[in-house]
Amino acid sequence: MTVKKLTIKEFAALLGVSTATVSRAFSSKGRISAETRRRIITRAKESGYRPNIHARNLSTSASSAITLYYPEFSNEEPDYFIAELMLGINRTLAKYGKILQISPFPLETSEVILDLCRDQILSGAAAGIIIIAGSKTSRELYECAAGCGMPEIVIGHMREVRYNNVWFDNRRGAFLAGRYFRETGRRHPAYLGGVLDRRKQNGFSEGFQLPESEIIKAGSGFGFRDGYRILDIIAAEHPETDCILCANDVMAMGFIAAARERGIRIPQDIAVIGYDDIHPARYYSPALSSVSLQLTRLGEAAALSLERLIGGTTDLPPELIECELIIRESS
Amino acid sequence: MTVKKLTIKEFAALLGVSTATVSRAFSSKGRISAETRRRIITRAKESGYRPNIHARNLSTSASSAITLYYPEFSNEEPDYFIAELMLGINRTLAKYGKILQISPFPLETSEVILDLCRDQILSGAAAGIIIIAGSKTSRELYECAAGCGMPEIVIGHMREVRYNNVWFDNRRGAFLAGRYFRETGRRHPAYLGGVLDRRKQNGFSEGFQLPESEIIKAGSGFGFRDGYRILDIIAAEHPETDCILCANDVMAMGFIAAARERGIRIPQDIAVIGYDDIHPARYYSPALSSVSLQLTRLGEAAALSLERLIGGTTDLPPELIECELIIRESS
DNA sequence: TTGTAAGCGTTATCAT
DNA sequence: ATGATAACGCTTACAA
Repeated sequence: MTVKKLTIKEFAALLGVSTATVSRAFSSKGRISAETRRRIITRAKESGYRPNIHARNLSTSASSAITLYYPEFSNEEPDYFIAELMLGINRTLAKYGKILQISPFPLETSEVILDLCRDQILSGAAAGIIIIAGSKTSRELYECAAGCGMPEIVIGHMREVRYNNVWFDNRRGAFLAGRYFRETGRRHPAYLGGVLDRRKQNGFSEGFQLPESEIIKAGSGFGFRDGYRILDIIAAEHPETDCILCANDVMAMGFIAAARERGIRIPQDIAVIGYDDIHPARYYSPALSSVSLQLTRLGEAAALSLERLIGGTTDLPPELIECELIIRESS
Repeated sequence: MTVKKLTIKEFAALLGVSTATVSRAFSSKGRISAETRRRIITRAKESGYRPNIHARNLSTSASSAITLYYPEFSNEEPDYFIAELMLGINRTLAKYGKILQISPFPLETSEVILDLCRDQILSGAAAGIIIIAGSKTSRELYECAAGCGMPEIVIGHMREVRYNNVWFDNRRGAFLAGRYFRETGRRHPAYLGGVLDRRKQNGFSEGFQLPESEIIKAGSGFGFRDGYRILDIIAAEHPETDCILCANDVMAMGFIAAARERGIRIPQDIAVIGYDDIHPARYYSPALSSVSLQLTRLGEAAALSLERLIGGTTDLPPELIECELIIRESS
């Protein structure tokens, strides 16, 4: 029972005005009398007329959508990092009447999927895009968008990206954690993360004042389960470990859950610090110490910058959102 | 440095073919020789030509976007219920080459915002929409979409919606929790939730075999903090309480965190059961018992049904995703 | 199998 | 302030 929708032509005829006038009533820029506009808007509500957005987009070659591209570390668990970010992005976009599209891509992106993403970008569906840095695909998408002049903001650190970048300093964050462990008397550090993040490891080792080679590394993913599983490895191969920095909070929670089952006390036996400081961290038991990235603020900053770019600003200087070590009970 | 993009006309001229042929090469339905298609696609990649999606949408009056409308219970914390759902929706939409748009609306929706959502729907930006039931606005959006023939799927229970509905039985879920509490010797139940959900309360009371009036109700939100705060009220006004069903897992976690600080033992002093069974539940400490709604499966089912609707099917019978009580350590 | 040309529903330019 | 009309870039009969 699809209802035939009114076109601007039909609607204009109905009111006895021209299509141009109707268009002006909706576009809020053209010169039109307040009286006429009011009348048109009122009648539009009654008759259910709304400008067709595709026609408008085509005509103005604009769009009211923003696309967020992010690597999907797991297709079983939601990504809480992204969830916090989206909160900030959405909050900001709403102010500009924009809508958020989300486009996760698998970590191991096939050429086919990459092409699909490129198609999306090149087809001009979005007014701008936000890309989460940290995978090869991110970089490819960045270049695709750059190549066709699509406004884009990168969140996180991407090599050679000098502008339009909102970032956090992982080196610094991990440094803070390392220094804290050292200062609180820990001696046998480990780093848990699915992928080697040189900046985190580098900062961690520097904060701990220990060569990188002496810091245990383990892990093969970024989810709860990955953190949970790692305990076995640590217990078997590095039983002396007394403090652990995790690549994210979720892994830390998984790790702690496993430790609890084994009777390993947190923080007495092993001190744990997570990363990102997602909301559940403070309500965890023990309340999770974490490096706060202020993700929601980060999302807001990214959306705001993108909006500027779309508005015509060019080459926004990179914006650093300071990270902060939040000590709770787990360390 | 916006790069001038090729139009189909220019591109066709470049190859010495007609625009129709180019169009057919991309649309994968029209009659065209495999050879020609291959050539066109290859050259398109090289020259960076991609069909303009707005023009295509206008011409076919289709769209490759799906919009998810959901009430935003908090603008400070991410909504984990939605996050799990989105995982399933996205996973399914990806198979159909569709992209997900998200459009949260405030719980207390102003007429202005409601109109904005209606505009979105009426403008035909999306090929279909998914609406999370449970607020007045959900209902209004449902009616708006129904009125203009926009394919839509409702997730959850909405009065008088007989078709195109994917739902879970809150009455049953709460019943299971109530019965479990009763059977495990609890005698003083409470229900924690920001809004009175009659079905949950009803089921809970029935499962517990106690009149609704004798079940304590408390709460004023759905976030961690709300759960956290409620402990004070329970402790002060209903100290005899020995078991609690929470409206969602996040509240349960907040509540447990507060209990821990007070030295109240979970589950010995108070048994707690959450609702939704989001991923963190099993890694919480104590591992959280919860009513599983199988949210990711629910999301998949919704997206799949919507895809059918868009394909032309009408009046899909409602689909019930069974809920299940998962007992872990907190009860 | 391929080409021609008429839409698709707006907005924007130019008149009036 | 309003009207007529040419884009906007694609798809799809219809012709060849």
